[in-house]
Amino acid sequence: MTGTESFQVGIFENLMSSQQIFENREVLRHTYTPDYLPHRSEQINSLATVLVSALRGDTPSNVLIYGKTGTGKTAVAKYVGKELEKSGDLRGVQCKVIYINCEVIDTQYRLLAHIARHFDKDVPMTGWPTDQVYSEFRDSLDREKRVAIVVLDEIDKLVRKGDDALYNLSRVNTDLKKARLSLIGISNDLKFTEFLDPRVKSSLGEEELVFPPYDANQIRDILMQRAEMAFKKSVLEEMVIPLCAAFAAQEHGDARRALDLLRVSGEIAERAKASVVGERHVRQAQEKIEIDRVVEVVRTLPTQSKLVLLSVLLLNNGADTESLTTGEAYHVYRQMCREIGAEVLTQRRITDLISELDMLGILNAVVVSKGRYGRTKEISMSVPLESTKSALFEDYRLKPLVDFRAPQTAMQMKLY
DNA sequence: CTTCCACGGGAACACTGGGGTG
DNA sequence: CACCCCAGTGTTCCCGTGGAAG
Repeated sequence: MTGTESFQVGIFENLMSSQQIFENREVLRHTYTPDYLPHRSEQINSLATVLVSALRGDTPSNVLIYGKTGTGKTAVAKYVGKELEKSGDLRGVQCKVIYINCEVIDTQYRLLAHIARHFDKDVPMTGWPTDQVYSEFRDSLDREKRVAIVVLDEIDKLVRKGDDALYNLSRVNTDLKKARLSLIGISNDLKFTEFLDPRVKSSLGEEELVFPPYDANQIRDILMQRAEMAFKKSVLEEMVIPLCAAFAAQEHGDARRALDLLRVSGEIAERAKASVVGERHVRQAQEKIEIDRVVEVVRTLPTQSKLVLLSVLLLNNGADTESLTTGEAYHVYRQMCREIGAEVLTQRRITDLISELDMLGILNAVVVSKGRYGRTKEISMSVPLESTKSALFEDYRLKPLVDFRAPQTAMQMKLY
């Protein structure tokens, strides 16, 4: 009987120790904006200096913020915006900061509608002509005397589809009687203004701010600050934070990565019922994050892209060559479509899908000229094969292809 | 210099999901 | 209700082009 009893105690001990890692893990999520941003006081000051004129009732210059992912652009913009609204309230000046992520809201229509809705105008999701949305937006903004600041995060995503949106926004002030509008653009592409209408370019880039990547030491400081709040006392081995920082510094100083890494390390340690987070947990976390990312991306791919990816995968698994060409992939793709009764897209479209997969970092596609034998993309997988494969076969529409074999030689391929 | 193949830009088109109007 | 208008998205069609092997 004593044996069972000690087993019982063991259960509770385990449960207790698994509670012992986190104090508040929300602090490690990148949606969390801390009250203090280490190593960014310079940028905060510059941005505040530009925006302060809003408190005097003037129109602040438009600002463009550049910097790679995870360099604190969004955090700084949100932080300064919050502070500005606060001071505005104190002084009785109407300052409104609207944060928009252009990856989600990526067309002129949606952008204008979104802003209009912030000022309590009802604009339907779709259906109206754009000029009508524009005047709704303008009227709602101009109803009162105020300064509105629109933060356009990932503004480069907007340039492709809706650069007239930027044009209209940047000259809306000439149509306004009481209110004023200024823009803050956030981009991680330094060269995105090249594709911009020159008029927009000059008005948007009145002020420019560059966020350099963090180095390993700075990332360490950031992690320290957050870890303080996130973890219980002394559950982190000494190595953990420097290691996370080092990994993230390799990825061009991405603080977001570092925070994810730290959080996932903690979660892994917790699940393993360890009492402290150690180096091996960090290494496991590193691997897990990459696989999770790939699986998530693959899972949410449209069916056609999944088919394309699968054909590349199978050809690569055949493994007589490391890389393959678009033509080969297309043949296999066509066969598979026929097999499962899916619509067959043109090769033109498939090149686009392959490029998209390349952008997502799932494939590697390089254009090479093979002289006499023309020009093609050399494609190879750049993620773990097995996890990708199982993620693909989660889709019931691809299930019938589990036993599908790619033809190994060019001869067989010709016989389709 | 020619030749070859797919790349990739651009126009055109079809379709969707919504709104307003008579 | 039927009908047309609109933005947005995904696709096809057409075609000029790059660049090393032959």
